[in-house]
Amino acid sequence: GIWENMQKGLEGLFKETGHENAYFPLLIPMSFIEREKEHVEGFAPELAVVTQAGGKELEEYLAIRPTSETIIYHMYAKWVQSYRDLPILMNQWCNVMRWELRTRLFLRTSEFLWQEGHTAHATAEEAEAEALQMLGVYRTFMEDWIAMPPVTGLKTESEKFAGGVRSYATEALMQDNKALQAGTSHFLGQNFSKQFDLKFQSEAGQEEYAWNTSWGVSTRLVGGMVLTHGDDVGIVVPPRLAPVQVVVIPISRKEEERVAVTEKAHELAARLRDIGVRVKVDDRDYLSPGAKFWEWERKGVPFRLEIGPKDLPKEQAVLVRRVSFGEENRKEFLPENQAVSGMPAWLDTFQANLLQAAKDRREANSHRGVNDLAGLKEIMDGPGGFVYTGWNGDPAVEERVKEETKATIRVIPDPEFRSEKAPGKCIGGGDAKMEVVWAKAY
RNA sequence: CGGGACGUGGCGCAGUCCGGUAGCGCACUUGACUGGGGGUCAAGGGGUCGCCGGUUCAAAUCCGGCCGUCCCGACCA
Repeated sequence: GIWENMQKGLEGLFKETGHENAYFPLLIPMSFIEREKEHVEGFAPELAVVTQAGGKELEEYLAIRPTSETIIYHMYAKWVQSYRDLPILMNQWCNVMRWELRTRLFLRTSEFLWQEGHTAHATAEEAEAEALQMLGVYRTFMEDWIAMPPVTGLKTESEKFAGGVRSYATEALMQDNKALQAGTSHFLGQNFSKQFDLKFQSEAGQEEYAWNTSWGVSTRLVGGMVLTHGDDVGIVVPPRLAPVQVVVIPISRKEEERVAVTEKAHELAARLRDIGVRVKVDDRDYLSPGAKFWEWERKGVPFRLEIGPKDLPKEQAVLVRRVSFGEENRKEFLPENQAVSGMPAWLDTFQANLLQAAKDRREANSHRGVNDLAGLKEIMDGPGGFVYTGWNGDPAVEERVKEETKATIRVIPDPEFRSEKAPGKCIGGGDAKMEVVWAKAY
């Protein structure tokens, strides 16, 4: 249900930016994968390959897609003749498989669900703009829907997509101060179009290779949501993603009460539904009220309405907000009408508070002004979080720091996230060329 | 592939050292009482103790072999 709501939210943003859905095959001929050298080197270790079918060994083995660039650009090459056929702006929702040695539920699984967008453009500038636009779409979605505000920026060479030119990413900080790469957007240049002969005739009549982008988010976002908002009681689901936004729980002692109170609960639920609230009545009579409270809080439902025998004569209801981050005084006695009419606004406030709390945590756990390895190591051995330092761009420094501290460069941050005064010194010594963000990652 | 653990009702575990009627918690079934923060009492159902072999009067327990799973590391959205 949560992933389904994520899909709906993302679909809206994809459509607004002119993309349409398609579907391409699950099995990809090995020769396709092998065509782009860096691509095959990057993905070969985690490929699952079909070697037999119909009781016979296959002449050409088929890879179960780890990502679909190759087969999609193979198809685009057949569709594109002229600059008039561009751009192609497509997205597919599907499963992919990467044979990970170590899995972790929702964060790293052998098979996962995702969307992958693949576009083809006539110019490098247009493709670059598309890659950046989609990075922005992911950021918007993460902030406005998941309340999981990321730092955005460019990936280093060692962390970029295998076969691409540049990778952009959204990196969100979890409550344990580890970073989660939640969405990536790649400028692929002409690497794939050259290998798959994706050519077009330009307005000037010349034959040119198209420029590609690809971008994706996965069910990892669900894991991110859990790690961002969860607490000791269970998960907390932001209202915009919640399959159930309000659960109504009738409370009764005797049979006569049960009928009246349940009837009222369904009435209030119907009224909430009429104003667009996703609501469920929990009228199971074999569970105690307390058991239901715990269950729905564990599942992260934002609000609960209790209707009991004492409330009926007063025409009131008890509103309880899902506790998170040590909030107190959550129970409110409200007139029925108000409990219904106020709900949309309370849901919005709940959503906004989650985002603000997550932003505050991110800022509180971002460390700036660190410019030596010892300082970085101290933070990584201790509290963790995002650490902003200078870097001279040398992969050897990146590698050495990783070995010393277990932290990696999550991104070279976009301007908005850069420190006011960019560090002048590189973490590995000498002058810095840029600022980077370090963190331990999932 | 390296290092470490563990396989016992659906789930989580004790029992293994020191062989002797297979147990506990949760969950499940039925009934009564209960019901505003994980209910109580009573009565029940459910297990080839991972597999194969050995020792023994007797094996969850001791011995040998095999199989499987998980954790830590390398790979990684």
